[in-house]
Amino acid sequence: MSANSRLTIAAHALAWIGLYQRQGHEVATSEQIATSANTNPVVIRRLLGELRRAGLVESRRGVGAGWSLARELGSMTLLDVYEAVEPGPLFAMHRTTPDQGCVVGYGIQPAMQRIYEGIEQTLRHELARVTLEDVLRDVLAAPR
Amino acid sequence: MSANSRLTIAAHALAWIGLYQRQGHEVATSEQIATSANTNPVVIRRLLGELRRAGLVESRRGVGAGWSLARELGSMTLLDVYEAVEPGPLFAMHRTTPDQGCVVGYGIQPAMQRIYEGIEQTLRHELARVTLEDVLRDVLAAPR
DNA sequence: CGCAGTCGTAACAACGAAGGTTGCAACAAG
DNA sequence: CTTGTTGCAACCTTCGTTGTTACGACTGCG
Repeated sequence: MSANSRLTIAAHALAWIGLYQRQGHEVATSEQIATSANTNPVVIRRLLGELRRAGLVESRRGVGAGWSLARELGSMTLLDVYEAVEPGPLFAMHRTTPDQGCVVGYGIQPAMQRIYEGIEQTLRHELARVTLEDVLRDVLAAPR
Repeated sequence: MSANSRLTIAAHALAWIGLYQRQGHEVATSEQIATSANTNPVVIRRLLGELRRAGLVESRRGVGAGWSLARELGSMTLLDVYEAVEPGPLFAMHRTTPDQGCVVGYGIQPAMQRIYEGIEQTLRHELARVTLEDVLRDVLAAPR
């Protein structure tokens, strides 16, 4: 599976903004977050843009601009972040339609679809159990 | 997430071989399976090769060669197939190490690692609940 | 022994997703 | 007006997956 770090980076950015705000700052810049995540500011802006569309963060422009949380970390779950940054389903069907004249080719897609939906539902349930507040607490609990 | 159809195709192939054997045939060829899945025989051989390494199928060479199940479909779960064909973890960490001088950069990876491990464990548990026998039953239950 | 059918596998192209980079317009505070 | 930042488009690179061709290895059969 093409391992995808979008959820990780998004959680990193949210935790960073949350901590920075608790230290008394109004907004965080994509530059600062990019430095912490060791990546490019544009990558962060792209990702935060998706989180903004999902209502998790807000951005200000102009001088002294930057990003702030739109909600408390405790009210944001990894599921919110996952849905904001991951478009497609976890498992895909065949890229080309299987042979509909074959019994297996005909029945396999509805069968797998049903199974996959159940599994994704469970995954969502698990993601919803973890808030970004939990993530930040875990981050700060790391031994130095 | 780069949607991945490997698990789907592998389940398709196993169900096909299983059904074919129940119809009295000894072995199935990659050509036949590829026709049903509407793909290339080499793709099927590659995938079945991984399933062979995992002990799920066997292959014979020479004239009248082909593939057969190494176990009953009822004793194979989607987890067995998943582990045979999906190498990496579901979610990835940062591609480059985050800033270790930053509190968040330092603590984020262990924190997310722990969370992801729990989620993958749940995913495995769900996959282990479905046998290939279940899949084949669902496939044959499709209305025509 | 030779033929034919099939697997085993390497090599390469095609494709798409994701990340990285550059450039620049839009915006707003001072 | 200047400055710092977002918003966004365009493009490249990298990587994983799939598709395709080619060919050697193997084995049952005549």
